[in-house]
Amino acid sequence: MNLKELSDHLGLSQTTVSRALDGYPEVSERTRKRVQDAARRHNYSPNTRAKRLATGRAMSIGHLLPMSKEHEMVNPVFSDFIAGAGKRYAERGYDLLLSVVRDEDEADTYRDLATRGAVDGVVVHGPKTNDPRIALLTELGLPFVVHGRSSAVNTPYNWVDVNNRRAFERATALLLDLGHRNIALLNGLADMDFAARRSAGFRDAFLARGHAVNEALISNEEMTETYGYRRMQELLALDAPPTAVIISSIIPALGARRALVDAGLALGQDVSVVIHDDDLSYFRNEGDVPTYTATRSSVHEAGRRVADMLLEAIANPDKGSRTILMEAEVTLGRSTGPAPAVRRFLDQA
Amino acid sequence: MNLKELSDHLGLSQTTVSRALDGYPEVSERTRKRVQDAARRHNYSPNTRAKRLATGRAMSIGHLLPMSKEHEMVNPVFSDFIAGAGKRYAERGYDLLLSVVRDEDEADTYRDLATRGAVDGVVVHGPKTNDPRIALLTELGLPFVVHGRSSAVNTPYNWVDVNNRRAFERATALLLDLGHRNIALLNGLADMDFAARRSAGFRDAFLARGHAVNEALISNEEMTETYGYRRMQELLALDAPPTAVIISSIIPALGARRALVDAGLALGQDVSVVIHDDDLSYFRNEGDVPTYTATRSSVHEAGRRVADMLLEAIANPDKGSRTILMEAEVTLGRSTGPAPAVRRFLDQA
DNA sequence: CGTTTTTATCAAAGCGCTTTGGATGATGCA
DNA sequence: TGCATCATCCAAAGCGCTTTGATAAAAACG
Repeated sequence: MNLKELSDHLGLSQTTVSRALDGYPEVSERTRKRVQDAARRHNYSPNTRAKRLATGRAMSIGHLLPMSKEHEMVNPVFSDFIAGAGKRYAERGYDLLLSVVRDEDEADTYRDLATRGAVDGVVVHGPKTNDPRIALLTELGLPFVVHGRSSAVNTPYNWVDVNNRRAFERATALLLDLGHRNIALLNGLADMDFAARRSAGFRDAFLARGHAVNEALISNEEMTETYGYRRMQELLALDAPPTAVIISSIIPALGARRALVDAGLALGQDVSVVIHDDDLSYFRNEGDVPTYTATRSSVHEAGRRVADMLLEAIANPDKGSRTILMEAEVTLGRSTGPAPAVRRFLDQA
Repeated sequence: MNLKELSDHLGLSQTTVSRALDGYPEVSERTRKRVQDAARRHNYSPNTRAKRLATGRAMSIGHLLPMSKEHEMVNPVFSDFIAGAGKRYAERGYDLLLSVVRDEDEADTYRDLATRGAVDGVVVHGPKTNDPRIALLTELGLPFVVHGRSSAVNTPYNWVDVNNRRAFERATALLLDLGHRNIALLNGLADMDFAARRSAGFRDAFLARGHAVNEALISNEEMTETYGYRRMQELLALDAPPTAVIISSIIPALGARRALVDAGLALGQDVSVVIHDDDLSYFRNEGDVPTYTATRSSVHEAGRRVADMLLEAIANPDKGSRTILMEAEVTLGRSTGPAPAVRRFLDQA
């Protein structure tokens, strides 16, 4: 059933039927009722393809899921983010177009999406410290919002980010307050912007208190469980193993704990751990007292906010750039305790 | 730049330009070359919306991501599956349309997708033992492939599944061979088809050897880390705690291990564990000797196969239904060992 | 009562592409 | 030379919708 058939059947013009269904005022309530009933009865809804051609809008938002050849790895944060954003799109009548692309094809895919007119806007995931996608999209004139930021880019653009620097500064400060000095950082890949900011926060805390940072204790890798395991083993094998570790995601943190258990060490006793917790739906750091002390920020909510911002930017294209900086909360769990020296001191007293 | 402008510019008809770019034979190689060069130079590619209207095909595949209200939970398997499927879509020029919907809206969304003509086919995720979506989609005439099966549905349909029953029968048999009799099963939600088949395999193994199944040791829940932790604690608190546990996913398995560690028990020594491993990209059960003994089947590959099947089904609609049953491999890791009694016996000898 | 305004409807022109059904001229064959 | 065949190219129809500009009927106005 298409518009022509429906309007013929009703003895009305296509114009009137189309307008009746879209809620235009220049159609009487009586006919509107008639049209709506008929549409429902005949299970009619306008053909998406025709509608989009006629209106010139794609009513779709693009998300690119880049896959690197070496580590066929999907960002575990992706699905929760998408869930948050997708709900918003659905509410507003937008479709979500997901493109799985090889890293090296990413730029071409953006170009293609733009010239084909397949989407009205896109979301940029996982920005690098100096991310070329921002310049590209600006040049293409395709509305976009970045989930995160790109430190080296000075032109304005829309972004939603967590205050990673402050979060990690606070996490580090907490460990310093507990007497730890020998603190390791298991961070994400070095070229990722969030990782750079977290390292900066980590260093900030040391410097603010006049302590030196041991750069050898900072590592940057893809955040898998295996990475956490292997790196923690390496750290424990050092002459002076760290007494505390900050880990950029709950996933390597699980690997780290595995290494601790293998070594017969107790989490929060022998080694303190603070993680960054994206509040993944299948990996909640929960309980009356959560397992991990954490800097927490919901990636699901970030998805919602990015979607809202992008839809707003599409509706009002010339309103300048928008930004949202979310603060992470620091929640205390059972994975942190005083440094060994402090513990002995406290036990004595 | 659109087709009209490009063809005017070339002094050719729209027909010829369109055909030249689509590789039709009724255009001379010389003009084709000219057209292709011009298209590249002017950065032309046909408008998706117009193309789709003209051809009557959506060139999109729909995936629904259902979200239940209570547990705002995304299937962790989803992103790896999507990555596998999406790559195939991209290769074949299809877009992937992702719809995040509330559980109760799922049927309506399928209807809407079909009447709007927004997709050429859909993938059904996480089928229930008796899943109404299959009948609905069949009735709608929308091509689809189910990732998994639905035991109670007797009409033919396209599916790609793992032989869950045999995998879990083999896993259980292994534990029985090691002398375990008191074996628990941490399974997924009871109405999920895969969970029913795994329970069946579990029971098969017992019955095949004339042993009774202790139904109290079978539990069904959403497969989070927390579930694994809590359930393992419950099991350990029993009068006769199980000496072995089979767990339907690596995620609750991590929770279970956490509970074991808390209780001071050693994985593979005090309690044996076999998991089902979907080979998630950020959670590889790897190493020279993997941590877990597992039944393994790559969900990434399942995605690829589902995509291939669906595209094939769209291309040849009246070729009857297609099915693929993948066998899981059983890989030995460090999480399994002889039952306590057997261990003592072996130590004596 | 004639004229203007408002209300309710419609015909037709796009949107940018694909595809059908010719046309045209060159080539092959007898 | 005459006719069929082939290789190229084109005009125009159509995909199913939205939207502009116009019209007829009803209501409001002086």
